[in-house]
Amino acid sequence: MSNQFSIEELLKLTDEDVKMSEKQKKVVEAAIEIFADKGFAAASTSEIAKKAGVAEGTIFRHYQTKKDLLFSIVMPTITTFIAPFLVRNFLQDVTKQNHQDLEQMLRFILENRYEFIKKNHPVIKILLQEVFFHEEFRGELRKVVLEHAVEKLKQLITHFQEKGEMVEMPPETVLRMIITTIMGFLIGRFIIMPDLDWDDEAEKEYTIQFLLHGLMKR
Amino acid sequence: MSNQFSIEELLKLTDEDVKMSEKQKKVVEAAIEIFADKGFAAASTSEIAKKAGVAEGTIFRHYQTKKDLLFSIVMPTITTFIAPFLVRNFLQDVTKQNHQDLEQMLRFILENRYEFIKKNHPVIKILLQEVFFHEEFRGELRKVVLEHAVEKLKQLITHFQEKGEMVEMPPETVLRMIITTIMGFLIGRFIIMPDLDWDDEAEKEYTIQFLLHGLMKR
Amino acid sequence: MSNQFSIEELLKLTDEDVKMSEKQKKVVEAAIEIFADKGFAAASTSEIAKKAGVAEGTIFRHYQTKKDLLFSIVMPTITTFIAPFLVRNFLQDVTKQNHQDLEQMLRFILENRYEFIKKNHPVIKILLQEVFFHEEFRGELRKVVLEHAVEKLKQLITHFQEKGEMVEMPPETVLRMIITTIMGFLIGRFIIMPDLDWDDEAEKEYTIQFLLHGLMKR
Amino acid sequence: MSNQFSIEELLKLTDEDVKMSEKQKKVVEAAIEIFADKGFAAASTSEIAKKAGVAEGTIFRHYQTKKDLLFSIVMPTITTFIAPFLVRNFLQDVTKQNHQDLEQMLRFILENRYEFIKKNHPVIKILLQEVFFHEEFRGELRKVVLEHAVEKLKQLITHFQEKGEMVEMPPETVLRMIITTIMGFLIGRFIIMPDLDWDDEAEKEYTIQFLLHGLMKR
DNA sequence: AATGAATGAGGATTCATTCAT
DNA sequence: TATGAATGAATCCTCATTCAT
Repeated sequence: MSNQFSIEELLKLTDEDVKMSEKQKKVVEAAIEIFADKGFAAASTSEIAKKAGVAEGTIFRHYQTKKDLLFSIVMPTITTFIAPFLVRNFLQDVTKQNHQDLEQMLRFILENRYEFIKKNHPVIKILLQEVFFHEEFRGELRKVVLEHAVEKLKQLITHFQEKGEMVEMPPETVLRMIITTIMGFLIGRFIIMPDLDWDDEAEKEYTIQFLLHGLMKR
Repeated sequence: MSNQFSIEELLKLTDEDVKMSEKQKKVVEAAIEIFADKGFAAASTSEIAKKAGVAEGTIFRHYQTKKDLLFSIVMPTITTFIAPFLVRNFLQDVTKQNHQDLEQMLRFILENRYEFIKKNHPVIKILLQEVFFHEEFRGELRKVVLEHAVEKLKQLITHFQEKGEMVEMPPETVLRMIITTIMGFLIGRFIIMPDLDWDDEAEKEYTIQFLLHGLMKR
Repeated sequence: MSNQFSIEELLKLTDEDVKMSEKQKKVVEAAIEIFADKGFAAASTSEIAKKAGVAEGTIFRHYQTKKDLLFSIVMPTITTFIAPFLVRNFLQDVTKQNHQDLEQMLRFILENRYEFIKKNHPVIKILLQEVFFHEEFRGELRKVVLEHAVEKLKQLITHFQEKGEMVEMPPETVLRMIITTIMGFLIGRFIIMPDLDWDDEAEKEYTIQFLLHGLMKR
Repeated sequence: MSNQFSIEELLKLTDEDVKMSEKQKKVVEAAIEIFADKGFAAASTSEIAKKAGVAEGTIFRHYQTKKDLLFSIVMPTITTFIAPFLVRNFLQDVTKQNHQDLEQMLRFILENRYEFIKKNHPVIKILLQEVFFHEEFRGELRKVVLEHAVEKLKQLITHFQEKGEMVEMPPETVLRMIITTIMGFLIGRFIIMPDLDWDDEAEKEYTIQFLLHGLMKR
């Protein structure tokens, strides 16, 4: 289980950002804004430099290429996005502790990722936009999602199916429904129509209810 | 109801493309392939010309700018994608004729859009990738989706709710679940993981079942 | 005197234009307008074709290159512009017939060239604009102006000086004053400020008076 | 009189060019040479770069467009060319000090502009060639010439007419004669036939004599 | 560490000219 | 004779990246 980390270890990775100089932080902020706005290919380093208030050359002191800058922004977010499912005791937490049933798990995942995207939606937007164009992102996603999170979640689904709480569909299909429904909500909410006047709590509740009834044992 | 067309009228519009010369068709084909592959901004006209087997100038004889080429490819697909919901008698078809219940409607929509995306997934992929970067696409989508399809579908949902077949949620939310679930399936199937070995008929059935149970009156 | 023509012969040259087809005439008209407006280098053959209402290829059926089209327009005008001074009996006309004195000659030249430019100012404008960039124009001008007109006019000036009617300056210098003054008026009048409200008769008279007093024997 | 400057102020503006880097100076020199030689539209930035010994991109680091490069060369020359007439005490200098009569004034203007064009004829050539094609040049000329120089010179002409030294023609017409004659000389001397073997002092003297007699009270 | 001038490869686009119809 | 699709070289300009200061 070498690919599993404690929350503390994961946070440590993120905290390494603290080492960044003031200028470097400005560069990253500007890059996130501009990448999210017009896409990686259409963003120019000179525009980023201008918005960050640094010289053009400064960017390349910290990042060897424009692509490195993109990766340094998106890659950690991929990991962090999947982090809850990588954490060593996620499965036990859900099955043995207080999240004892399906509903608890769905609520936990939705709430948890809702908060995450609320804070990180610009980077998530960049990821969504660029995932098509950079095999590296797909590779990283495959690694963290498919190889670890998926397996763990499929075990969980099987567990619920065995307990008789969940419909008998292939676990992959059930997973697809869950991801599709939750991500559909979050992407709609934060990426596609962030300016709409959402009643978040109500929508979360509807989403959970929809998932529960859609997946419950008949 | 001037914005509603018969299927015949819509098809007529598309058939006007037949006027394209052999070279022009080659250009469009190459452009679709390359735009889908690396995105509009990262695609170069010289690469498109080379793949199409024409001179670079030939592209600009038919399309004033690279952006025009993109639009000429994607815009008609936006319309066609929404077309079934624009057609004059869609609502009657579903409510009064043989599609008398929710299940029939969902099956109809899924099957219908499945076939469409099966044929047009490269262009749909381009649309998904570029919709973030071109206000014109969002504008067109807003026009055809929000102003026409949404209203009609919400009426339909209300209709099913009044008949007691459907859960009492805001029609917008129900619509979100339907779109999210169907599009989630189709995008996963054709855009994100087309190389996976899908059992399409089974997945369609699961998707319908998931939607039905998720949305059925409790 | 092989470079001297009768007025009839010169007009014959111009009449060869009659052979032009309707389309060709349209091309020439459009070309004159556009060359005069934006200059030869910035004018495009496709714009000329559009304005002329012909296909792009049609221009090249009549003129091998864009430059040929320019030359076919400007070259004859160079000749015609100098024509009065090339005509076999111009000198006799002025010195022996009714134009017996300096004033008569200056009036004749001014009036004569005034009418010419009034009719041909678009082509004269093109000539002025392009003479810097095409050695061929300078060559043609040198040929017709320097080799023939200048010699004849210098003889005339010497003639007036010998008669004691004209100041003792080098004939080249006198000629420069005459050309400068007359062309200065005509270019100002028709090329630089054609939209001003000129009192042409008064300005012609002032110009003649200025020349006469400037050049008269002291 | 906010549009009037001391000679010192005007020179200060020009001296700010000193800020140019070595490469930038090379670019400007090469551009002047090539614009003068083949005209703005027919000059290519790659040719300018090659002649300047810099990369093509270097041009665009200093000038956003090729047109900006042209303007940065010609615009200051327009101002400088008119500068003597804008200077605060030009009128007093001519009327009240040592240049008390018409002859002094004409000699002053001719000599002064002769030296100017001697130094700046390539840029003046560019201006003459391009003034037809760029409304901006005409606008700038109108501004500096018409609004300031013309009015002042017309006052001066009226002043001489009132003193009985000058012929009674409309001041605009007198001005036209002066400009036409002086510019005719300078353009002929430096732009059209710079290779001729001119006796400059003699020609200046003839030009002054011609103007004086042409404009003197009868 | 930071700057910003310089680079030069590559981009979209234009255009005179050709040629099959 | 006239057309207009096709060409491809050349154009202006952008941009990621380098490097001397």
